[in-house]
Amino acid sequence: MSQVAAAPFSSLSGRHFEQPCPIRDVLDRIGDQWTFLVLGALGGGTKRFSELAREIDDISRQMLSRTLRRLEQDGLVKRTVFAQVPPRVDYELTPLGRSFLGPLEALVNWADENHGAIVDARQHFAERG
Amino acid sequence: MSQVAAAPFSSLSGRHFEQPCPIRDVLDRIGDQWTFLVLGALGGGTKRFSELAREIDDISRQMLSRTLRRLEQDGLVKRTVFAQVPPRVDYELTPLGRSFLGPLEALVNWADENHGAIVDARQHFAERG
DNA sequence: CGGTATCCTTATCGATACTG
DNA sequence: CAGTATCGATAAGGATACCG
Repeated sequence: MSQVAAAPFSSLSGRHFEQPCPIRDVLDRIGDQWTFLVLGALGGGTKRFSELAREIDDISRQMLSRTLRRLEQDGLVKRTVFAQVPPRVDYELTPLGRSFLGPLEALVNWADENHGAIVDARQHFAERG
Repeated sequence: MSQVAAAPFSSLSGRHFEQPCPIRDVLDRIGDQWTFLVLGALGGGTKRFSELAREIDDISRQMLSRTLRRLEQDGLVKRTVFAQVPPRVDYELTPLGRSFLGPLEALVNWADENHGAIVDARQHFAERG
């Protein structure tokens, strides 16, 4: 029997499909600097625009707006506008969005546990040239 | 005490630290188009440069080279050069790299399971404007 | 308060050509 | 085979100003 360990992607090829394999499409979205952080923030519950801006701190309003809009389009975030003055807009995860919190936390936990090792590896690599 | 639901990130703020929180540093690396795919490919076992290029298919040699170099620096990938003609170079995951396969597969599985829902959501959003 | 429009700078990435 | 160097196109992202 051949003991070829299967890669986690059935196919990594992107050239031969109009719609790339799911992981590529998803990576296109969460691969930017902010999407992951916004989803993580919303994992803590419904938040207003300004609350998100304050929590993520160094995100520009421009990018926060774009990121939220895209997440809304993808069905991960629900946007609710209240007819008030001053305006109030709430953002919350949809069920689809909440289902993403599992993989997200797996990655966050890995980062917390292994960040030190990565920093060490970089240091080690730099010292040897 | 207040019952604020904790976000998965202790702090999302990037402004106040020289070294950002671990998840930011990790996202900086895997956030590009290729790192995740290369790690996934190497999850299938040790591979040569040209094998990786063939498997990922639409990656340029330039980007494959850069991605591998960075993963090597971060201690996720081990590079082995054989003194042969023609040259042979093997790439394999280190224990640190293999430990990343868990979070990676969690994300890949989520993408496989929910990609359809995302596509539907986009379609739905586009139809309504 | 919650955005959007515009401009501009920078970083990313691909193509190509070349090397050991 | 396994890269690296150089160049150029493109897009991501930040700053700013303005609007409902």
